[in-house]
Amino acid sequence: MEKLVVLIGPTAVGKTKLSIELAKKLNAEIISGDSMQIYREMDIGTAKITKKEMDGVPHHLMDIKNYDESFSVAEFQQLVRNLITEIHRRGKMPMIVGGTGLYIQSVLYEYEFANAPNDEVYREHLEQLAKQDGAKVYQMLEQIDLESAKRIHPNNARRVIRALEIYHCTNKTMTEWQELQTKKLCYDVVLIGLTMDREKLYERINKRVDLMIEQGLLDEVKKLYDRNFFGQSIHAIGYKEMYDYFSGKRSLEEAVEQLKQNSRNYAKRQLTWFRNQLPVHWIDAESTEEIFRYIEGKM
RNA sequence: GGCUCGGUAGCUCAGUCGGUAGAGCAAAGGACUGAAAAUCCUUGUGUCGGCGGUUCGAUUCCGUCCCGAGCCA
Repeated sequence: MEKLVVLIGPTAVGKTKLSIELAKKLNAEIISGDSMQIYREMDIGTAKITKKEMDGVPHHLMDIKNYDESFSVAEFQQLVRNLITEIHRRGKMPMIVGGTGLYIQSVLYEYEFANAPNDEVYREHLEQLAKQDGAKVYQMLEQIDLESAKRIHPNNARRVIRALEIYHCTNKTMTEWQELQTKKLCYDVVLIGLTMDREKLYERINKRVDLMIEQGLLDEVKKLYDRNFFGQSIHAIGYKEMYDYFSGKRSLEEAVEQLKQNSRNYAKRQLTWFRNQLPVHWIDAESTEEIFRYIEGKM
């Protein structure tokens, strides 16, 4: 099994800064494990590392898409698998740094995604239907895949629809696809989770949002807004709130408050995911010496 | 100093014609397999400002004190 270092943690906990020090010690190349930093022109709002901060450490999977392109876990998984092998071939250590739980999990485990990309037409059809009668769409799922229906909450239209879409595109149910998978790790992974006292983390988040505003978040988002763009990428925290400001739905002050709030809620969701989905070795984000010691012991 | 209105969950407030109370937001916990920074679920005990009085029983009525806002001096 190939060796792999993974550094995860909630937003604003300090992953980026630590990752550079770590990468140098391990002679590593960094792969961004983040669903939004893949977009070009979205730098401030996604707290993307700058060229200067990289300090010569190679980074991958940042700025690989235009703001109006879509992206998916399956694509991420494929790209990262290849990158890991490539980096090893160069005699260096691959290191994933990021906060998107599902993305990272799909790489670490043998997730075989159904061979069913989005079917926009079918999806839209179901979305319309769900708006009128959500229960009916859920019943459709119960009929074709009772197992999945049991796992998915009826109110979660998005996931109900995806499960139906998989069947529509492949003639196999989501349950059948998942049965093909093993639950085993694909890599010899060292998985560090950075933690921090919740209150402290929230303070850092609030401060970082203020900093983003100072750095020109408004201009960055305005560029997208002026292009009349409303796709996948602007669902990112930091963008949707500013859209509300530009469209007059909120005052600037309210939008900033909302942005802080959403960031805090997001951090909490991230922690829930990591805690319950991944075999994380948790270390306090400020105990850098402990982190180095732990990783070096594992190499 | 006098009068009026308020003091109920972390915040904004509702309510109990006397039988110890509930919404929104926040917060916490959880789910998650091609949008995941997305989407969705669960959770409400708090000296009802303090102290007395009336009452079988007071957060509710009465008295008094404290705090805040407004008006009058």
